[in-house]
Amino acid sequence: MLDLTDKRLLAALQRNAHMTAQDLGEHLNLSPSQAGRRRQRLEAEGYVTGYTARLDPMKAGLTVQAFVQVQLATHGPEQAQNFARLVAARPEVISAWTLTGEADYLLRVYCADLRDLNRLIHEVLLPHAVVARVQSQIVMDQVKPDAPLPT
Amino acid sequence: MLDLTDKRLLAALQRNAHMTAQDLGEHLNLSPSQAGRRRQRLEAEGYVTGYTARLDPMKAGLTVQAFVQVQLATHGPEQAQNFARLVAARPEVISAWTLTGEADYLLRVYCADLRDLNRLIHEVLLPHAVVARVQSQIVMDQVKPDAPLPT
DNA sequence: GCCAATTCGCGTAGAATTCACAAAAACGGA
DNA sequence: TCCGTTTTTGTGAATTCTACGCGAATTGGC
Repeated sequence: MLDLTDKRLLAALQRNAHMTAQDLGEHLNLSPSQAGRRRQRLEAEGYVTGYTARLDPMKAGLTVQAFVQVQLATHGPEQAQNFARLVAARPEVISAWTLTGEADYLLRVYCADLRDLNRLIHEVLLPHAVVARVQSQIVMDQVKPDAPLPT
Repeated sequence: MLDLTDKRLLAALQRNAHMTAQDLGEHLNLSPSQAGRRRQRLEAEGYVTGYTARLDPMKAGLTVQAFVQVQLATHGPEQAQNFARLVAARPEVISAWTLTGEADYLLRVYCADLRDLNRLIHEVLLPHAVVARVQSQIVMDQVKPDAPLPT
């Protein structure tokens, strides 16, 4: 289980993974060796699954962010796996979830422009046999940027 | 602008930010010094906005992931700012967007359990003066985990 | 009060990053 | 084609960080 210091350490690492053991120690009132050991432990026990670089989507040329809701025509395990493979293979689909409620799937999508989003919907998703209905909502503003997990 | 090697470097850093300059060099057929220099350049020019640790939500005790759609009662700039402050202050709200379509806001939320999600909706969001309607969809399965941005 | 076990801090060895410098390549003009 | 300039590339040294081991201290149980 995690104590308060672990949680604060995880929060700090989510904000900035390049903090050194000494930085962490100062921030948490710990000696550098302890801070380092705690991080090692949290990594080994699987609390930290990895370290990633965060990119500026605009700088990367991804001007359009959207959410796409998808309903499938038929609901068998084979169709589901089929669709899962499809979204896994499309790099512009950042994440995909199955939700309670009307839509079967929610996709989070980054595209270079609206043309690309349109192409994704009409030339990739809709032609797929199992896809019955697609509804896209374009992001106008990200009010809160991807924040660290509450720990 | 980015060339192909830059894009592959950014993709690699999104998968694993702890790759060393030598690792990057081997992966991209570059000398370690060049790989390091490219990374420095991409950081300095703002393509990389930071490095973050990725956590296992389950391990962190966050068993419930949900999307919450919110409609505001009135649509003035003051109300919008008010609501933006609210979501910014709630740690269980990971991200928030304004979208085209029916709902004014979409919130991505991580909670420890359904009770917490319920509390968030009925004791935080709904009592807020500007909030007119709240509709939550619980994530049953994350078909595609948060993937790197397409570069 | 004593002993065991865990935790803590320090020091060292290995590795990575960063910077500067020199060589090589690319480029442009005469 | 040749030469001077500019940019790029590789190497090396200095600094810094991480990982690991060892001795000391603190904690907990009996």
